[in-house]
Amino acid sequence: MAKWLFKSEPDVYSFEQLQAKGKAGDEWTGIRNYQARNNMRLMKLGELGFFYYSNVGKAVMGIVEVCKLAHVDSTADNPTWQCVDIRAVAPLPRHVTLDEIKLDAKLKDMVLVVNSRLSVQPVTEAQWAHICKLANYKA
DNA sequence: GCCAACGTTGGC
DNA sequence: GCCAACGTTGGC
Repeated sequence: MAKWLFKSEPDVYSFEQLQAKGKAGDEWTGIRNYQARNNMRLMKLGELGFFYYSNVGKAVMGIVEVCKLAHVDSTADNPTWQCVDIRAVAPLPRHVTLDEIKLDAKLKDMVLVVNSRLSVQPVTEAQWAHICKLANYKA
């Protein structure tokens, strides 16, 4: 199963907001970038992702799970834009900051570092495991 | 608040 | 189909 990373600015959509949606989760709307959309189309039910705060915070905050496959984004005026639904799984016991990620040799190839503008991106198993470890997170 | 990097648009 | 101009994102 693939791993992912979803970016959000905390004042636009916070991890707490997603947690408040409970098991039903919420539509990850507003993505207007083909690469990001294509990544969401590849997602399967039950796949996990990190929830990352961009701009303000700049840290991996929690774990999320895909709970609905890609479908037309209800906020889009054009059906080319699609999104998945995700739900919060758990907050990370310790947040992993962008600074840490950039300094860590095992994480310096993350898309987050290499292509910081991509808002929905893949994470490798090795990167996933390493960040979970840094975050003191046990699945 | 600035600006670099990237993506998109539109004229040719 | 190229590329200049423009808009947006996100780190600093």
